[in-house]
Amino acid sequence: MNNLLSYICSLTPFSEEDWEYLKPALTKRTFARNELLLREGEVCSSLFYIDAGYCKSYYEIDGNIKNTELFFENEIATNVTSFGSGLESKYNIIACEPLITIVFNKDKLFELSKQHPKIENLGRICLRQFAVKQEEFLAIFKLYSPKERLEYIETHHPHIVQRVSLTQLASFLGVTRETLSRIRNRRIS
Amino acid sequence: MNNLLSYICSLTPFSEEDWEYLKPALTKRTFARNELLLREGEVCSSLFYIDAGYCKSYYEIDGNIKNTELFFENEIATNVTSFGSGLESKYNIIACEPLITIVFNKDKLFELSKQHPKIENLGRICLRQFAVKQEEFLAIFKLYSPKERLEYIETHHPHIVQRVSLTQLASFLGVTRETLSRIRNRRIS
DNA sequence: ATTAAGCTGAGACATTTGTCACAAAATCAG
DNA sequence: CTGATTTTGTGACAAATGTCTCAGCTTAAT
Repeated sequence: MNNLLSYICSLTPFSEEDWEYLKPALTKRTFARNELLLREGEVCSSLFYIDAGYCKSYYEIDGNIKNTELFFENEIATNVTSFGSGLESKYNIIACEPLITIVFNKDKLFELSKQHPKIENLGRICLRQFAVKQEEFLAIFKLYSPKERLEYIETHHPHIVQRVSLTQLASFLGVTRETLSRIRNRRIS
Repeated sequence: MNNLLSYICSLTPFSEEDWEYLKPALTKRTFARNELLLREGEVCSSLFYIDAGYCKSYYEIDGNIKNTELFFENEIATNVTSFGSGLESKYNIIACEPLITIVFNKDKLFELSKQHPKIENLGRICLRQFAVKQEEFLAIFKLYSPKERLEYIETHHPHIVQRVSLTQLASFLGVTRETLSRIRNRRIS
């Protein structure tokens, strides 16, 4: 839980007392490799703070898998649309490595938010973090070519390139693995 | 202001009293066609509720313009990243038609949020709306080809196709206008 | 109404990407 | 360790896209 507390304190002032209030909404949960955190068709009722390992959200369309997001240590994995609206998620979230998470229970979180403004505030800040991240990645796709997207990720999020396989990275960049291979080859010569 | 009140009420329960609290943070402001709501390099300190007309955010890269988002009536235009963090915006927002907006002043909004939980709650809901919209459009880019993206917009956001020019639509879809032309031609035959 | 500016459609060509196929290398499970 | 599975690299070909150009059309401003 220590990592989570540090993470929260890096976002907003959070006292020992606030932490005690928040705790009842939290549960530690581990996932094996390839175990699902969220299945398509389910309603997302949790936020998963990633303590160790990483996971991805993906969409299955005509049998082949397209990665939509990656979540690493010190990030919150969820499907905002489903979490916020209570509608079924169109995406899956799956552990890519053995995963240790701290689960925020939605119902408890909502109840606590009503009583403790600090917790409500924390929720808003997390949401904002999420929106900022989305805006960033949306811009990458709108503004850049596949080659430029790779360069952007290498520069600004090098840990992604280091940890995920070429196939998964390609899917994340929105190209086939062959194209990603070519981009890297062109650069050498 | 009536449109805005209806909009807010459609999002969350909002009393006449809440509305009176909120009003001091609001200003009506009009923009001429091609007038900037937000300039690159400025810090975004406003939320613009679009009452009539539409605007777009764009990014200028090596002299040519790439549209990143479109904002129509009953939407909130802003740059979340800059608004939330206080950092300079990398994007411009410009009126594409004569525009009538209701401006939310950031500082006043923050003050009011501290005193009135309903207003804080409204802020969070708007933020969530924003995140949901972003997630949707990010998915379009990650999952679909240009042709499929066009079809998605035609199906789910037909007003966009009806109101913006082909050139702007192409930029929004992340392709050149020639490509968009070809996609439409292919479909006829 | 007139002029200027911007928008659209189309063709030619180069480049990029997707698809399919196969072999080599790396990884995983027993 | 070993066999099976997955991942990666490569080539050939087709399809899609970008770039450049020009001409006709629409729109905007005066």
